[in-house]
Amino acid sequence: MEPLRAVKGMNDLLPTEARAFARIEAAARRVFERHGYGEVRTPLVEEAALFSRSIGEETDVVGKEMYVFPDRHGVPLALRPEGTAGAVRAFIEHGAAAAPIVRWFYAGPMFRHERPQKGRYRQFHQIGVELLGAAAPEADAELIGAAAAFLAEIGISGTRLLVNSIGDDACRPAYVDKLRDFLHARAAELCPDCRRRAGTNPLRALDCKVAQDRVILGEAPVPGDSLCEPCRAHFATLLGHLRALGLSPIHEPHLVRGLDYYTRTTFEILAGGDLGSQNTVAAGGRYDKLVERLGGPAVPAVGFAAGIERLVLALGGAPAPAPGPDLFIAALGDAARRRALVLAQAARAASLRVEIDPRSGSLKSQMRWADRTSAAFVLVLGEDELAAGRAPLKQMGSRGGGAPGAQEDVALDAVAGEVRRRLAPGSDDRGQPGLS
RNA sequence: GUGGCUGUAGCUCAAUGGUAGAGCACCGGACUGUGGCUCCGGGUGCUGUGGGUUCGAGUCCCAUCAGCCACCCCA
Repeated sequence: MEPLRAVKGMNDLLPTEARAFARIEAAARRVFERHGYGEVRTPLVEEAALFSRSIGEETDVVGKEMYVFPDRHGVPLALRPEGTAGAVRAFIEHGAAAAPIVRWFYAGPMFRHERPQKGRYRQFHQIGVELLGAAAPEADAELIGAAAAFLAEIGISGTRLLVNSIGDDACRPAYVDKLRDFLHARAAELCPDCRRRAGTNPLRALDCKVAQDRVILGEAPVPGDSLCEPCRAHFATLLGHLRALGLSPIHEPHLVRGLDYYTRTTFEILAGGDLGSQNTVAAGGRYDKLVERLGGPAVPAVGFAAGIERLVLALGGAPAPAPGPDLFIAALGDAARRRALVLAQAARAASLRVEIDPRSGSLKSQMRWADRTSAAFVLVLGEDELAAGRAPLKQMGSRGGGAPGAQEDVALDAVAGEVRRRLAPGSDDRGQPGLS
């Protein structure tokens, strides 16, 4: 019979990789809580209408990538393709919109039915941050600063911050008309994708990757030239704030967003290295009309999301596995094996990481396993040791005070203390920052 | 959705159309109860699947599935 396989584009995270994810999420908690953001956990499943109303019916995310299925009453439900829509729904539903300012972050799986490729899967994981209730550029600056601090915290350096403004309801429609006219006028010279975009999503044409198109689009009108005065002032102030924060913003006039709900500020943070087209590690922008659009009050907001898979890629190299046990108990004979269980339980109660080999193997095979797991110390327990109440404690590697291979008899009822004492001064390698 | 590449042991990969192999890993022994280093022994396989060509297919052809990479889109 064919063995069952994971669904295409949905991956298992085995312990080492899961640990890398967990450390990134832990860093996110530290940094965002430091900025005053609280974690929210919203459902993975929402009514499909939530996403078509917020992200936009015509976007690829809603139009062809969303997992949609009817529930038992025929109501179309969807696996969430991104986090902002659900967060805003929760914000409205729980009356949080009554508070002047709400700072939320979230981390979890998102789903898009796309063709998988490097760093991009059908179930992927995002960390997102939303600051609701503030229209001023200080909010944009704080949020972008939080994003930069988060990337620095997990060890991604050499990033570039690209920012742009795509205007608001007052100035963007007229700009989009101008751009569409330009694209139609030059349609014959553009790639098929851009000819299509002229009708569906003109802004997306601006960051087309085809070389010839880039030349032509260099002559296209950019949003920055058509901003109304309030948008222009907002953007100018934001640039000043970002410079004051030392974030070296690069104004990228062609930077746009694919989702309909963005207004004014858009930004991306790019990682260095050769991640190719996957080098955007965080991206976001302002969405002043979304809350209203979803039935809430007129609350301006700004947010961003980062893809954890891409962060792991950007960090490069193999993630560090978990550290080995502090103590490994090798036991020979039934009585010793039972005593090993009891000793292990006691040592764990004293907060040590303790393992035994639950197979009944030779001492050699148990020692080999202890070595494999990178145990710091091994206690060798046999009939004689049980009788004497003392057993040899052997140091395996460099963790611990003595030389590798050194061993010394210790009292069985003092094992945990002996191990702890030897590991105590600065030799504990757990909790190191960094991932690789 | 479009295009390209690749499918052989747990992993990385060999094998001119002629008996499926190596390294690593794993298990055992040398060393009755002490890991790593060394040596000796052990192959753990529906060659992705289904057809076809052939005396004979891992190898050639077709189809299919899967994985990877890129495009579209996006974090």
